[in-house]
Amino acid sequence: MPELFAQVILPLSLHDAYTYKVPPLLERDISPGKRVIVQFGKKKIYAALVLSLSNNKPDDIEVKEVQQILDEHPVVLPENFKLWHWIATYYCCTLGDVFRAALPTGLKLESKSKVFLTGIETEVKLSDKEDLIIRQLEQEVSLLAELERKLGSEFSYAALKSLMSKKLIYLEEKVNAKYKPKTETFVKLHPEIDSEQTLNEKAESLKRAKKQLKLLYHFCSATNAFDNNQVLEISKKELLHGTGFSPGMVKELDKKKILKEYRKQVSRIEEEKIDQVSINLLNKYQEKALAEIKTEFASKQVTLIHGITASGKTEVYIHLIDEILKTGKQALYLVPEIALTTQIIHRLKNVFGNKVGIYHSRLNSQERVEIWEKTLQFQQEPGKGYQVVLGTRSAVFLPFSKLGLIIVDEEHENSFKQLDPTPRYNARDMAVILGIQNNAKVLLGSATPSYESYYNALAGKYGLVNLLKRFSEMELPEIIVSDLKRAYKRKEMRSILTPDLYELMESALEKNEQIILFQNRRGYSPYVECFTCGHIPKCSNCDVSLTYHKYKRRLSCHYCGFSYQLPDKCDECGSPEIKTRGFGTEKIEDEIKHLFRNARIARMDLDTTQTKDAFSKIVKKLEDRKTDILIGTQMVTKGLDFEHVSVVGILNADNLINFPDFRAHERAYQLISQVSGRAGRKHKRGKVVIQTSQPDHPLIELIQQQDYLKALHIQFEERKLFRYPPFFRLLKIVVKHKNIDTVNRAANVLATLLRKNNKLIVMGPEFPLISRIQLWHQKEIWIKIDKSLNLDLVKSTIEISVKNVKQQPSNSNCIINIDVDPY
DNA sequence: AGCACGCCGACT
DNA sequence: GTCGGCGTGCTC
Repeated sequence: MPELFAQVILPLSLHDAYTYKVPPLLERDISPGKRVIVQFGKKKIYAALVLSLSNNKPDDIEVKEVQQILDEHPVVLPENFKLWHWIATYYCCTLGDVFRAALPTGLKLESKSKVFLTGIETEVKLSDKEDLIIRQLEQEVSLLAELERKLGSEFSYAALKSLMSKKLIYLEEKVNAKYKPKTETFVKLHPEIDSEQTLNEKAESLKRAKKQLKLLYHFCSATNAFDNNQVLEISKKELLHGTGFSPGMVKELDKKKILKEYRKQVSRIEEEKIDQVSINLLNKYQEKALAEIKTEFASKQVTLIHGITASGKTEVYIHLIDEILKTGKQALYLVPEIALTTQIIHRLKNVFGNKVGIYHSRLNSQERVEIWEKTLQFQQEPGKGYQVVLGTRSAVFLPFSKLGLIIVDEEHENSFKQLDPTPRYNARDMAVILGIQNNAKVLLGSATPSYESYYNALAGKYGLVNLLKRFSEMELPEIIVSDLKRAYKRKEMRSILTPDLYELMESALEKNEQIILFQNRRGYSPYVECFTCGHIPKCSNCDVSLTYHKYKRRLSCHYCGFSYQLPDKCDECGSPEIKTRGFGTEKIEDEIKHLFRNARIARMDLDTTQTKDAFSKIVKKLEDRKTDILIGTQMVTKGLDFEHVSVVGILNADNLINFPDFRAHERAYQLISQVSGRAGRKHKRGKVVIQTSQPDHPLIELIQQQDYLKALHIQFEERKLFRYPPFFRLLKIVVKHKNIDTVNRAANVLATLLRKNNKLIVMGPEFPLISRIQLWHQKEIWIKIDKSLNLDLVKSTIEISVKNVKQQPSNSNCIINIDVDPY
């Protein structure tokens, strides 16, 4: 028998797979996709993932052995690795990085060093530091990291080593499994009771224990024992719930061999009892769109559906999913943020029942493992596993075996893009690749498609379907542009509201209609300023002014979390007059409360939605019409459908339009039309007021006309001229270091090196808008890449340059990140 | 990402 | 003369 070797991926940022020998005992059970325990380096132990097996012994390398196989079945299917490889090359990262991003934490293991006392006494005099370690260990601290933390500067590795050589302590690596299946106590009839007769006999014996007899009757009626000749079980919790029987009584019956208690593995995912409803019929426009999508799919792998808000896209998706499920294949439904889609979750569960899994970042790691495993299970037992998964961006990594359809809803949303850490992937783009690799159809949907996707549709690469009719005779809202400058000059402003918006709000409130106000800033005011000397408090770690939060009376940094009490006097000149500047949602709430004293007002931003249910509570209140005016940031723009909102106000469109970014116009258009979509109810046209000091800005005009295509074509001309996507590819390099001179030097060296490739258009290095975050200075280099160039080749030359710069001793501690297709 | 090895300055 | 700082490079 030739020897067997396994190539494994370690959960570390390493470029190559590492080879381990498979001991003969494990040869039978090992296979690609299973996790194995291996030692890496002197002592660290990891759960690595088997990528492949071979009989080739690597030359010149001493290989270690696989210690243990963790899984009975592969946790990653060999076909899933195709996507992993694509990510690693496309996004310039290692397979280890992909491994870390893909697997839920519960399936990743790492060893921790534990320190133990040997208990041997010694005569030798110990140093102070050694003594401190011993004394700390006597108090039961045994994790090495914990020991280091507790002792702080008093800790030294030398002392630790010396203690080890004196045989007073020893180290051990412990891997703790993060995922433990959850169990519950269940109760069934004792196996000796195999007929109604024996049951009656047993019941007879309980004559003197009336209460126990009652419990037995209760058990029988709860489980329908012997009704259909099945041995039935019930969870102890459920059996006793609301009965007044005590757990001890079940134990008593267990002792008497009448009932039997046992532990059983249960799911952590709440299995709701769902009343399954049949699928909704489509209206004629939806029907037409569905037919067109199918026609496009016949010749195209990917199709874009441009469907305006409230056009009923979701129902079209559901019909498509339904059809794919009937062919026995799986469907993946990607959404930008799960919190915003409770309506979709309910709809899917109603139609598809427990075939549906939900996967997102708010699940704890145990729950995530269960979703992972049930997705996997579909391959073995289609009846038990998930056939449909609704999830956020990380759901593209789930181990699908028979993917037939991928839907990316709100495909223009930037939350599909992972910013940090690497891999900085875009789940929408990955969905397209995943679809191609598995021959699954991909449907991208949006009311305001990203310009990249629309470009692909126009170029014929993607199919295109329009759904531009609103559901149930709803009209597009009327958009009113309101001139902030003029209103200020004429002194017509009512606090932060122009007369236009104020009057509309007033009349809406009179008619008991709801209002949404949008402002892109949270907190009370984005900065405060000393009235006397003009000093503006800044974050000491980041290059930003501190936002004032009134309810906490604190100044805080939105980038690093640094915060402190608002001072009474200016830090610079001691003047007591500190003025708040600008408006955040918190201040707007205050102002609106004063203007509309009888209105019920709610605020929705990061600060008011931090607790688990806060978000849905705010939504519920609005749905139940217990809120008249909702003030919010970005959050209010997405996925919320309210019937009684008749007025939407955008308090300041200027900071959207003037954002220094090539996508600013695209994004402003998207954002404003998304918020606008919240306005309008059956048979009544909603009104949107855009407050701006640049009412003549061409973009404002396009938004008012609600002409998506015209806006797109104007932007296309600019993007072509300035060589931006979708005409060129973009790649961003960020150089970071705590020392500003080092950043400057390294970034300049890198830019010079990159410019040697005269096919690349290298911009910068330049400081980004926020040039320092958490004490790290940063500079960016943007590279525009002609689409005709070989992308893999370009990327590898860029990677080589980056490596080169990193290796220069003077830049050694620089962090250099590559971001492909940045946002 | 660790962790060891190796080369330089502050101390008994 | 040593201890301990951190910079460099390897880990199957």
